[in-house]
Amino acid sequence: MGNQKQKWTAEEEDALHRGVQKYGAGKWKNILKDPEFAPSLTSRSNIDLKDKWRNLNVGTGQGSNVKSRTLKPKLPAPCAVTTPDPTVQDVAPVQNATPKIPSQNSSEKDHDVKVPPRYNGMIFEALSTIQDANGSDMNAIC
Amino acid sequence: MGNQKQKWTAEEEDALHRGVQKYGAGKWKNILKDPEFAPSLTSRSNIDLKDKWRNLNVGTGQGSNVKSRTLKPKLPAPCAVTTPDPTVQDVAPVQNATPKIPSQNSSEKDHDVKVPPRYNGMIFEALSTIQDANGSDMNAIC
DNA sequence: CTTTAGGGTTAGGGTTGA
DNA sequence: TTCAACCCTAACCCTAAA
Repeated sequence: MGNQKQKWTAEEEDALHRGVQKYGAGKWKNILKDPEFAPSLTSRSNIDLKDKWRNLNVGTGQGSNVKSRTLKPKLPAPCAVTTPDPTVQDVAPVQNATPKIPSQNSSEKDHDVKVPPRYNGMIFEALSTIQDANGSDMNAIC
Repeated sequence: MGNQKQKWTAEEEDALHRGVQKYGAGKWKNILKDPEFAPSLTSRSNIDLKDKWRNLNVGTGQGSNVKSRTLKPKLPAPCAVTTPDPTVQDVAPVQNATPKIPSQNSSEKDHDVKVPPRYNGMIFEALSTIQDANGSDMNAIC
């Protein structure tokens, strides 16, 4: 056994991100063949790149994914516990959880990336490179 | 809150064991879909099978098993210096029982050796009680 | 035929209940 | 606290379309 699940490292992620920015999303093979990112993705395939990108793109729309613990949807209940308490008026909509974007001014460009905490700005990059008219993330962005 | 955990019964365990022996570990869906074990695991999901098997396999590690508990490395150590490791030592020629039915074109093509890079080397665990004397886990991501 | 896009499944981690 | 079961996410494999 050697590698069952090779987790993506920051280096690989960065290479992928840069490749998408440069070549555009949808040109995995091109990125992989580039001598600039080739050494960084020596163990990755075009499919892997696409998969990673796809996985990274989840939640770019409106999916507010807050780590809300203490929630158990309990499913099939072979042993109906019989809950004679239909008073279910809990649900406190307090989780607005609006993804606050940290100062994303267009004129704010003093420096380049500084340890990106989250890949939230990925959409922006994809939009910039969407000029390829390849119909990639148009659906996700709009 | 009324969350009953359905414990695994001998029937289910036996079915799982047999399925692993027959199909091999990693084909949970296949086992679950088999008419032989399907009725036994009608209330189990592939994920459940995997989880059960994993939980059952604990203890084979023996010794060096430092499980850092109470520690949550939110961000993986960014190993900037990812030395390219072109160690191509995988290749596990294992017969795959995949019903690869050539949709159309039944022409005998010789270059059909296409052996899926599926590493399967965990079927012996069901036969031997004390197997795997090392259990070297190269979990080192960096 | 090569590559991309998508679907489905597996593997690992983390959390909760007993 | 530990063990077993369960849920979630990331990564991987397979298939279809362009």
